[in-house]
Parts: sequence; structure tokens; C-alpha cells
Amino acid sequence: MTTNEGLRERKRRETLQRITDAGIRLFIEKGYEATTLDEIAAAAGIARRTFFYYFKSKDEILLSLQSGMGAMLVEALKRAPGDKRPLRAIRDAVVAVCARVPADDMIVIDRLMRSSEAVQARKQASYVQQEQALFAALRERWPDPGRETGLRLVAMLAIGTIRLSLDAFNREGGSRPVAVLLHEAFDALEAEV
Amino acid sequence: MTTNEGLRERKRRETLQRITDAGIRLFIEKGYEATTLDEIAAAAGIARRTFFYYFKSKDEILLSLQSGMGAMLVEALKRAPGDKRPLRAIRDAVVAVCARVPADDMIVIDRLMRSSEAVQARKQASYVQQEQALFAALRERWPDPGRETGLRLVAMLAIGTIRLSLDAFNREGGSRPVAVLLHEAFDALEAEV
DNA sequence: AATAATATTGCACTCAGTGTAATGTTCAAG
DNA sequence: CTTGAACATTACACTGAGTGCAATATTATT
Repeated sequence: MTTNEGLRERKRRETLQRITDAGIRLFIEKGYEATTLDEIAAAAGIARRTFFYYFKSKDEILLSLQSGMGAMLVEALKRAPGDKRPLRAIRDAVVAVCARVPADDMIVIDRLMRSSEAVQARKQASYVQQEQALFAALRERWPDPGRETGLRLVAMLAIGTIRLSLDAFNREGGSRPVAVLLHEAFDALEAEV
Repeated sequence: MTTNEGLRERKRRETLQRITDAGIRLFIEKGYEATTLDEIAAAAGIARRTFFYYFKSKDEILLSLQSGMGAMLVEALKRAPGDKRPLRAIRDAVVAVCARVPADDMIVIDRLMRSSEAVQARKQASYVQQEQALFAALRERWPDPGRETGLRLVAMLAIGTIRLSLDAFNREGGSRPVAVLLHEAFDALEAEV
């Protein structure tokens, strides 16, 4: 099925992977800021200039590892039955999605991101982007125009709750599974409002 | 009362103001990215190197205009009566705070921030910082240890709702006052959860 | 007036990121 | 199997943000 992949695509995928691997390895070894693009390029076996053919910036190496989740969430939402309330549908979808993400990687990436203010900032920005994507998906499923504000809030709530759960997960060093923390947070949400 | 301000402090305040003014003027004139620190320094009548004595980076010029609100919110919360539910107390506090911020400035700053991805990202990060400050304030006022998760959520909800309201305000070009949008959003919040 | 503390500056440097243009590689069509 | 188009890789030169350091100037203190 995925075998009809040309030489070009394969090489591209491999190079992308080599850059990412080299980057993360170096970031862990000597810190994010202290690692230069020259070093990453050298370790990945490409020219410095080529790096920018694959990534827009240094922080994209880390960001690219995070951006997948939003898309998965939107996908899971589309397949959910339409009779649930939005927040319930999201809750179920996100628990399902998080089950398929390796926990150890999450912790490493999170620690790396915390080491640079600029990266940390872009991470928060990417949450906002995910929020907007989620809002767009919600609007398609519950297209009542008078509910726009409400759906924006739901998207904000959902992404915010996810963010807090992942933060708690990392704060605890991964001692409790993400799914548990998610349920805890979503339950607390209904109690607080 | 504020007259016992030495020469040093006065000069510092004035220089800070000159840098901010020069920066914003130039950003509006020729765009954020296209404005160099050399130009800002020249316009503010200081050396390039001195700029970094006042600001850690170029984007701090814009960020510094935003960071005041979180502190004001925390202050207002401290003076609020303790018998309200947290979310209600915050709602009242933020409406009071926003009344004292000039609307035109908000719109200009917002447009400037949108013109640079890095600034936009740092803006979102500053919301998260405000969220954490708010959480700390809430925990002092409602120090029940079993409610940590709940208070984190309240802080997230509150800052998120504020953010969405300000976004809506800017999206509408300032046609409706912020207070109205805030009340609308907080009302919708209770309806959606 | 002397001294300490803080501000201002110049200089040289590192590094991220961009524009451009040249060269190499893969692909598709004949 | 060749040829041309599309894509990939690279070198080179450049801009601009941000830092370290050390010298000088200004303000505060006693």
C-alpha cells in the first residue's frame, strides 16, 4: 500500500529523519541553545543551507514532534457519533489519541522545550493553532451560527484542559498515565464552572 | 508623593519611554521585521548596545505593553470579597481592569503583534505566565490543597476567556466594548460546560 | 572631594536566517 | 535511452539579533 514511494520521497523522508535524530541527540547532549545549525547539519550529513530546505527554523525540529496531535484529534472527532455534547466528544477523542503516543518521548521533548524561552513560546502558540483547528472542526459538526462563541470556548477549554493534563504529566515525571490525568481534569472542569 | 524620584530614576524612565515610543512609531511606519535595532536606537538617541540594557530583546518592546494586565488582575483579585466563587471574582475583577485600558492602543498593538510569528508566540507564552500568576493568587485565597487541579483549571478558563474576548474585540475592530464581550463570553462559558 | 554604584558606549564576535545562483539528482515522456 | 522539466543540494555572501568584555561617563553616598 505505501510501497509506491519514489526514490525522491524515500530520500526526503530519510533526510528529514536524520536531521531530527541528529538535532535531538545534540540537544540532549549539549543543550538546545548551545547546539548550532552547523553541528546539526554536519551530524545529519547535509549542508547548512540544506537544513532550511527541510525546516523553517531551528525550533521547528522540536515543534514538528508536537504538531501531529492536533490533526489526530480533529480526525478522531470526525469519526465520533454526533449525538454527544461537544466537550464529551472531545474528551473521548483525546483520550483515544493520547493512548497512541509514547510517554517517554513526551517527557524528553518537554524537557528540551523548557530549556529555551523561544521554543517554549512557540509551543504555546502551537496550542493556540490547535485550538483554532479544533474550533473549525467543531463548527462543521455543530453548524449553528448562534453558537460560534460557545464553540470557541469549548475549543479553548478542551485544548487548555489537555495542556494542563500534559503539564501535570510532565511535572509528575510520568508517574501516572496521561489518560488518568485527562479524566481527572475534565471531571474537575465540570465541578468548577 | 512620587516626587522623591532621583535623577537616575527619572532618566531611566524617560529613556525607557523614548525607546518604546521610537520602537512603536517605527514598527507602524515600516513594519516590525523591517525595523532594525540600529534604527530604534538611533531614533531613541542611544547606542545600540544600550538598548539591551533596557530590553532583553526586540520583541520585549511590544510585550512590555501587555504584561501589565496580569498584575492588575491579581491586584484586583486580592481586594475582592472572599465569599464569591473564584470564577465570579475573576470575572468582576477583569471587567474592572479592562475599563482602564485605552481601546485604540490595544488594537494597534494587536495588529503589530500579528505581523511577526515570534512576537505572536511570545504573546501566547505571556498569557500562560499570567495564568500561572493567577493560579498562585487563587491558591492563596482558596488554600484548600485538594482543589489545586480545580484552581489551575479556573485560572486557565479565566485567562482563556479573556484571551478569546480580546481576540473578538480585535476581530471586530473595536466596535463593541471589551466589557460587553467579556460578559458575553463568561455567560457562554457556563452554558457550554 | 573621594569613592562606590550604576549607566552608557564601542568593538569584536557568534549564530540564525535569507537571497541568489549554480550544480546535481530524480522523474516522466517521447 | 535521451532530453527536458521539476526538485534537491550546495556554496557564497550578506543582514541583523544578541552577547561578552572592558573602558568611560554619570549619579549617588559619605
